[in-house]
Amino acid sequence: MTRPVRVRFAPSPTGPLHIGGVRTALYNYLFARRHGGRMILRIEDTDSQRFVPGAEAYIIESLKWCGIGIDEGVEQGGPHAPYRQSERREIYLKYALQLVENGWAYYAFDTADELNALRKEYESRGETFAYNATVREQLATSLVLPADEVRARIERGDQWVIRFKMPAGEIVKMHDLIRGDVEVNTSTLDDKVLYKSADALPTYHLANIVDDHLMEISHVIRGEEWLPSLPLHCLLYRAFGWEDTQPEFAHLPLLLKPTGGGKLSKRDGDKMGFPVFPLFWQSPTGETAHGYREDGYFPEAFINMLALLGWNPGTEQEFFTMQELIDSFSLERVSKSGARFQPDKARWFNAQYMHRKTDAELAVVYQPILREHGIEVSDEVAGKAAGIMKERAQLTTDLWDLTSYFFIAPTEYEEKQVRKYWKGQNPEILRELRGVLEGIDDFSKEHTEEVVHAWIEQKGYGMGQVMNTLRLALVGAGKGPGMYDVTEFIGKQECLRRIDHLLATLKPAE
RNA sequence: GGCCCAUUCGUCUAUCGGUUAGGACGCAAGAUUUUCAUUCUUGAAAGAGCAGUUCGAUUCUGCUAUGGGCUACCA
Repeated sequence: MTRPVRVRFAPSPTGPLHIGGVRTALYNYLFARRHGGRMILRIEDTDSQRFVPGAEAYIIESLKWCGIGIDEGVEQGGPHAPYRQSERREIYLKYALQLVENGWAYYAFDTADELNALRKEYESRGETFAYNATVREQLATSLVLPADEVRARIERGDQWVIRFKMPAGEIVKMHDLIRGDVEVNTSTLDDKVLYKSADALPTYHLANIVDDHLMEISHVIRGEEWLPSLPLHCLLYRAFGWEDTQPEFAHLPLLLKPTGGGKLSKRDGDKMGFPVFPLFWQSPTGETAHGYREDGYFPEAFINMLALLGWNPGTEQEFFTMQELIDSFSLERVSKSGARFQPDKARWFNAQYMHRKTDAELAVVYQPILREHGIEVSDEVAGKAAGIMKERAQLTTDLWDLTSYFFIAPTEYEEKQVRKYWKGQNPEILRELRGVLEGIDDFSKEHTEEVVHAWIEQKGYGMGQVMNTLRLALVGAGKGPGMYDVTEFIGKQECLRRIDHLLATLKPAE
């Protein structure tokens, strides 16, 4: 019996989504599309303490920028709405209670202070406290307290939690689509809290299982950090009697820091000089973090790079459109071991996408940057400037440094170039060249090149000397594209003006 | 500490018992060049260790080592 594929991306709005989360969302999306299934976005905001305003909107905008489409979720609704767990709160208690009734869970009345004290006590003895079968009957729980006292405590308003009654000494056999069979002895597990009266909310474990069941999720594709709680989750499906519709699991390898030593975390970005977030982020407290979008990356390049971090198509293809990713994605080809994030490769991918952009496409991303610098030009002009220099750019944010002289005449001249070329007979040659240029009517780069080269040859001047002196006048530095790209772009009048400016303002060396 | 997962060039990875262990990033050299790039060519660079299974192990098994994750009334 094959069920319709339904997957979910279920982030917690405790801050901006980082690229590991984006990759998890991406793989879910690719899997859904590959199998004609549905992609669900569920917001897991069951931790009222760590909730961060704006994080949910950030997540949604990030997925949009990446082109990861959502079929059902907080924005688009769907048959299982609401998709925000805080809005489903009344659902969960019923299920927690059902578990208590069936003997799979129990009330516990320990306070946080009592538990902390216990942990300290165990620690001082060199042991680790675990809330499990060996201690649960010595604590204040509905397992040992008389029924009427349990009722009295609850009615009195004492705080309580419902804990899962983890069986002891049982081997749980699980299957993971990426890792194969995994077995765990339940004696190593503890009695996880499923529901807390303090905020009348479930914890992740309960909410997750209940919602996955209710939302008819067929495959759970999530990060490897969840693998240790898989036995609990499997046991919960069993406790609810939902084993026949239990989803299949796939635990993705982690994204590691570029330097190794741990999974990529939200702090690493600014520390190591690359973004860990898809978009720029500003927290309610004013902290900011870089994002790929604002740092000048194309979403297609970002996604292409991310898709290949932990998955490969088994061929040597390295450039993929989203559709191509969908067509070739499979969980079988997801690797098992963590992948270090490579900022260099991200830049390289972006450069490759940059080189393939048309002038019109470049104009779209470049116009806002030009406007920021006070340059108002047509899309055609913006696209042409970017197009001439795109091979030298990796990020769209590189474009301004690369093309500013197209729009702004140099007023200062790079010292190194001045020393090298603004000497000897070069100023005189430049004056001559000015005359040659002035006489050209067709200022297209091909024609200008023909005329100027013929003149250089006829005069027997050094090509490098002439061109670089001209470059000094037009660009002001030893950079830029071929000179005729510049002359054509800025036009005759501007060329002459810039040459005149150099001649008039800078004294030659010697 | 306990439990779980992993282990091929510096990095991302291919290989589903028999290969000169392939590709990509990065790096180096050369070519191109009008500056800066791009591009092209070439090169250096890997099976963690030890046992076992087998005619034959990178590939299968075990142990060791190393890396990582989890171990909250966080997800």
